[in-house]
Amino acid sequence: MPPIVSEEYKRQKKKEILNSALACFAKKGFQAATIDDIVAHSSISKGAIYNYFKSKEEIYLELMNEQTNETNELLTEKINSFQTATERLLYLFDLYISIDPFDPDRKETIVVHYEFRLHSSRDENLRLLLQERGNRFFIDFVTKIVEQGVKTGEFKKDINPIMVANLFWTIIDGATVQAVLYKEYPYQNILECMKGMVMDTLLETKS
Amino acid sequence: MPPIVSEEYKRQKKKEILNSALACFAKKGFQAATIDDIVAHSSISKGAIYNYFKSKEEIYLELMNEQTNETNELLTEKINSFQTATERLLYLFDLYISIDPFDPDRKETIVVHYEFRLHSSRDENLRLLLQERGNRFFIDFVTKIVEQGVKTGEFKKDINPIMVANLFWTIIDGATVQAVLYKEYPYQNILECMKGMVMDTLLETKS
Amino acid sequence: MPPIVSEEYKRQKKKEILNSALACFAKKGFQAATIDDIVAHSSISKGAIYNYFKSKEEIYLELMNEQTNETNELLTEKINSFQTATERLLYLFDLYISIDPFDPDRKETIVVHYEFRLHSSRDENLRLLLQERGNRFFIDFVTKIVEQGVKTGEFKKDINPIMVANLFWTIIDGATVQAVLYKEYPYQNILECMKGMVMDTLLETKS
Amino acid sequence: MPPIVSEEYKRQKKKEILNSALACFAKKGFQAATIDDIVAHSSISKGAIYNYFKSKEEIYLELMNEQTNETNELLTEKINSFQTATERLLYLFDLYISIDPFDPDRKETIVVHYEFRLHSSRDENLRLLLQERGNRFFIDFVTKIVEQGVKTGEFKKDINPIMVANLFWTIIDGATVQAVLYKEYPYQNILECMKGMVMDTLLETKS
DNA sequence: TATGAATGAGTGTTCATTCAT
DNA sequence: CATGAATGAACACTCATTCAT
Repeated sequence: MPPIVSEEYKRQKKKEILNSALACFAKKGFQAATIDDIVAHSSISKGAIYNYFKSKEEIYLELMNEQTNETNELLTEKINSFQTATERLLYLFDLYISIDPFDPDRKETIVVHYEFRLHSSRDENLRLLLQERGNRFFIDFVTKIVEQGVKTGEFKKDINPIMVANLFWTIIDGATVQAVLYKEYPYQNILECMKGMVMDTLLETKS
Repeated sequence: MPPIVSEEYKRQKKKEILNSALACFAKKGFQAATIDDIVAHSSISKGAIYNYFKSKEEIYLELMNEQTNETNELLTEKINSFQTATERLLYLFDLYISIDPFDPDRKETIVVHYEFRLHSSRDENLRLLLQERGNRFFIDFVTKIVEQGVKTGEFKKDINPIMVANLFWTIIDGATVQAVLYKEYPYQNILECMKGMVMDTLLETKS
Repeated sequence: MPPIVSEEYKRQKKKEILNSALACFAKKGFQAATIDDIVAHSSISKGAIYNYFKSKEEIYLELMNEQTNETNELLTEKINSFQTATERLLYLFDLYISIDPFDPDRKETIVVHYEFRLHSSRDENLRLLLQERGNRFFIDFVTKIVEQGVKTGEFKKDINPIMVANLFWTIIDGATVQAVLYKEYPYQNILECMKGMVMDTLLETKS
Repeated sequence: MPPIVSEEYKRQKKKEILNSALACFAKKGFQAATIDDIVAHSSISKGAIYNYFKSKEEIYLELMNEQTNETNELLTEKINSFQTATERLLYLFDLYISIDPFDPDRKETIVVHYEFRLHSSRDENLRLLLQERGNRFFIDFVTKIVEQGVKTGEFKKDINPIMVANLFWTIIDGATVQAVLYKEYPYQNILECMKGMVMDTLLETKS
């Protein structure tokens, strides 16, 4: 029996389910959100949801995977429109500075995201998967930019690109977590300040 | 007839329950860990647990509260043995540098801790409580040290103490989260590096 | 696609649950009867029961509500086939005389019914609900008949209809309770006797 | 080892427990009231309570037994100060008329009492016990008075004493139950009215 | 006897998952 | 494929009863 509905239809349906699931997980957390919540939010029947995903866990996983992909794409998409390592790094900083982590919806999404990452620390398979497609990717991504900067002479010779990459993500994660937990956190200011410090460290200072 | 068991006995029992609960929450997360898990781990009967705590939630809260208190004490305890702001700030950095976030038990505890903080973002009352006893305390703590440094002339005059405090905790949180999620994260190195950058920024540079 | 099962099916299922619940409550009392008892008696799964009722309490309430409705209907149904107040009042007496409170099933139902009414005395909301749909209805019902009898001259002019109505239900409740608790209670005789006394009091005696 | 405390002490302690138990059962009902409620109300320890009663059920039974005894005594106590059957019957009516079933404490006690009687209908042994010491006693008590009245010629010759006795308790139970469940119930009026009707029926009417 | 901490079977309720229609 | 009723294994929590002190 050949497929009755188009692949496009299925992809669309899956997307709808994932969107509703994200909204529900964001509002209540993965464990507390129920399949019925997703049914109510999406107006897709319980049976239908189980036609597309084999468990609640799978929805969660696919959702997080999707989010990672989107972030990956977001990062890579525009980076090539910048030529120098300096521009590229500044672009990355500004990208995160431009995010408003205090926006309620954004905030909830961030919380789910970090909950997921913490959750993954309890499941070795999951952790390795995330490491591969998450942490490693992000570290590599910045590492390459810094390596480029060192090679082109934009950045100091004795810079350790990997260390800078880790520094970058430490700052981003730290600032994001703080912002989500602490209303008065000066997110933009801190990132600007960090940006300054990091760039100062990287750039050859003229004497 | 005086109490059947001493206050000390009760405190001990409570502590046992909290320890087991922490182990269980660490292993599975708050939601997934069951009271029966705690029973199995502690060899204390279910009824007994409910004699000491009125709900699973209360165990969680008390556990986190205890952890916050301990951290508060840890920070304040030795700080007065240092006189200058510089020494004090270095002590704080070194305190966190000396922690091994890769130690399995420590790691699990850290995960529970961050999960709790994320969880609190969905409960306004809890969030306010944590803000008061957590975030605010930590920010104030570092702010005061920096203010002292500015006043004594150790640090530059144009330093914004609140911003530095936020910077400090951004770095600590960022590094801790990374370490917990990413095995190859160079925790110590990053903190040393950050320590250098922050101190450089604060200290009057000799010309 | 229309509903998976018909409304009729659902109504039937609800009825089954209520029937089993009544049997269980009758046998053990509301508090002592467990949801598992109802599951065992009805062969309907626990989950299914909770699809139709949101709590054990709700089953109880709906059961009692249903019983009240049925009694209300029973009373009102045939009353209009009688014209005079005398006939109507006699019909009411005879209706209750014709009930056999010693029949085991009937007896159990009566016990649950009175337990529910007593139970309601501890819950103000429930008490008011019952007052409205129960006591008040029954009192009014008889009051109107007696008022009619007074107006048409069937009954003495100085009769207080409300008092007679209360008298009527006092007798019915008293006899029902006695019958349920005391095997040798001469239910029919007592009601016949009461009927005589009440009618004598109401009717104009010829001199 | 001879008893360390006097019998009197024990009796007193038991009484205290029973009093607290009655208060608790009255407020919440037998099933809902917990041993801890009784502990809190009586300030007697849980262990001590179990020294005097072997179960919650036993407390209930003894309480109800005690109540029955007290009622029995109340009825028999003053009855002999009246000579004629008429006076005695009037005394009984007036005794119940003088009770205020709307008084909150009294009301709660009445509710427990009827709950107990209904509860007993599910336990054959209990039912028989109550029948013997309760229903039968009360019926006999009134029957004898009426028999006396018939013998002395105070009452009509064709009166059936047993029927009158049942009539009497039907009225008392009916009025009490109504009063407890229905705030606007004209308890005193109804009993006065019933008293009149019953006495009219019993007494030789002068032509 | 008095105490109250400990016990654990039992309770109402939830919810991920299945499957007949 | 879609539906949502059915399932039942869990789960948090209660409470009568026991027993070491």
